Amino acid sequence: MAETELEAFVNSIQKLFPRIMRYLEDEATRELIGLEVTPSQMNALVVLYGPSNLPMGELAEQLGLTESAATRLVDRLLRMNLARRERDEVDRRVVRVRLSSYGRQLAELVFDRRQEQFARFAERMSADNRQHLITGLSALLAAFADLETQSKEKR
Amino acid sequence: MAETELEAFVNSIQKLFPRIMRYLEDEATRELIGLEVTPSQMNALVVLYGPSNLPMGELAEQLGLTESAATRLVDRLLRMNLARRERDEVDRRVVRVRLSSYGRQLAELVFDRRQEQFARFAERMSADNRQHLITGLSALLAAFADLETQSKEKR
DNA sequence: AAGCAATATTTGTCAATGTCAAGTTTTCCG
DNA sequence: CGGAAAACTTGACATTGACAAATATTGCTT
Repeated sequence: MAETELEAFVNSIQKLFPRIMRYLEDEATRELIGLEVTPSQMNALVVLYGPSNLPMGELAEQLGLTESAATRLVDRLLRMNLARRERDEVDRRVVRVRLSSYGRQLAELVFDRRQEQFARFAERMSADNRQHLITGLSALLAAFADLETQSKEKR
Repeated sequence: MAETELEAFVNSIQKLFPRIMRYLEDEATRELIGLEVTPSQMNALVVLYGPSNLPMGELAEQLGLTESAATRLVDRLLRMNLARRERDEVDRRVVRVRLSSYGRQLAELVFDRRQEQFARFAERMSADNRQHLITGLSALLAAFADLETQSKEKR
């Protein structure tokens, strides 16, 4: 039975992705060495970095957590002086979270490490392959987006 | 300040990967819907699927866990009838883990779901882009391998 | 062959992560 | 005004994982 191009693709991708994800996850752990922060905590810092402050609900949403989990996470960020809670003055039900300057510094440090790490393997690829990778990943992301809009339409 | 091709690549890749990882992780959770298994438990099933049985040490190694964490994980697999422990008769210090037939079935079910899922987005990409993706990811993996051997040489 | 270091695994203890259900406070609508 | 809805927090609980100490076997050395 001859393997179609599409089947071959699915097989290759199924071998490649787990290894790449594994490497990147290990790298994400490594980039936190020496900082007293767990990966989830760093995820939160990264989400909080851009906006000046964020309601709990949005934070949970962006982290893919329940609001309850987000609450405990922020509890710890607070205890570690990485963030502050603020009561929204307009709608007093909502609690907004803002990075402390220390939290901001930590996030920036990790951004720098990440940049270096990405540059390190980028240098080891040919310019052609870099272009292939960007093109392929963009197309993949587009396929994901396509799938998501389609599954939303069904509702 | 003009951006070099390499800098542009690093920037793009830093935007693309988090989104793709996020999607794939969500998908990995989704593929377990209805099965009473957590992601880590499924990881263990997948590792145990190939070999007939595996010493605890190797299992821990392949999962990237401490042996102690592996022990508790296997405890739960046992309780759920997904695997069995066997004492190695040659070296009686080592404990080997083997999938139960139920565990094997579960793993196969997830393999099928994964295959379908990968096929679903593969269909939404052009053949050209599929080829770019494979080429790019392979080169990326080679760069990772290159980095790893180099850091080992330093020791 | 006895003794002791090394190996493989388990157990104890602890913190973080996350879920669901129930409770609190504030807002909004009829 | 009164009650449903919204935004969070809290309580109770299971899983995950780490590190250090304990246990059981093996294998080397004298």
